[in-house]
Amino acid sequence: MFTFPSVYFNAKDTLECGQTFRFEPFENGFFVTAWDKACYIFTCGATTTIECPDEENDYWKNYFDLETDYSKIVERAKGYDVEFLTLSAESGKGVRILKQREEEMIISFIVSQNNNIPRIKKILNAICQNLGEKKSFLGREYYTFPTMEKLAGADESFFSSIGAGYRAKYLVFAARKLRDEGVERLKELDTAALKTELLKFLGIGEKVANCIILFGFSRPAFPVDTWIEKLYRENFGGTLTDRGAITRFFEDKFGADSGYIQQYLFYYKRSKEN
DNA sequence: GCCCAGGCCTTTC
DNA sequence: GAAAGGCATGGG
Repeated sequence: MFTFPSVYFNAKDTLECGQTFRFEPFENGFFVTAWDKACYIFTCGATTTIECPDEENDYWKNYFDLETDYSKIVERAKGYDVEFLTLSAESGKGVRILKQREEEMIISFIVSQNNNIPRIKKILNAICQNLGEKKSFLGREYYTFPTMEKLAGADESFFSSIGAGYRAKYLVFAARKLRDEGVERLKELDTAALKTELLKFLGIGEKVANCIILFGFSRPAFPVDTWIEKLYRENFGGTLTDRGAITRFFEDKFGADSGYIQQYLFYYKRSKEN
């Protein structure tokens, strides 16, 4: 267990902004599951507490990116003098870009394509419950994300039966490829080469690849989905239609801050219209 | 019944 | 290389 100040940290915003799908309301905060571990996070006043086994303190500090100074990121975002971005950054200043496990992000964002967040959560929970390992923390049971060995043992009919729809065959392909090849090789590549490799997975296109690069490999990227495309037109006056071109437009503009700024914009736009 | 969801694949021009 | 259909499923 450990505590930290929550000026530039908001657990609800960080968890609900669409980068992770495995958390639930729990007591005064959230029960969060990431790969094979779980914690309980809650905020009281200006202090946030993470309850976890003490030997996992560093794991969760890294997961929530607590060593990065987000006040500077928010200031840089406001420095572009784009009103919609300034409002987004101010509203989302408590959002952290989580450092998540590569395999979990690859599988999760394959599930995410042309899907809605409640159903994404449901499908991923079913994968973990059926193929993961049962554990418990604070008296609550949870399931680890399955190993790729275990995941690759499931066939297409399994993924269909838990509601994955037409993505079932994509999941079979990815699980087998990850079991056979691992992700260590991918971590050594520069970002352009990494994207090229990710695009070789069935069911991974430009947008999903960028989410995996940002959330799983912790590198700058600017995923363009339906919401970003909408705000690109409505709030940036953009006229491009190709998503790859829109991605390049934003990555050229925001550089190393692309990932943070993309989350501020995405989360603000979605929360305003829902 | 419609339309949409953190899109991608395949076919066609 | 761009544009259009199709795709599983559940929520609104």
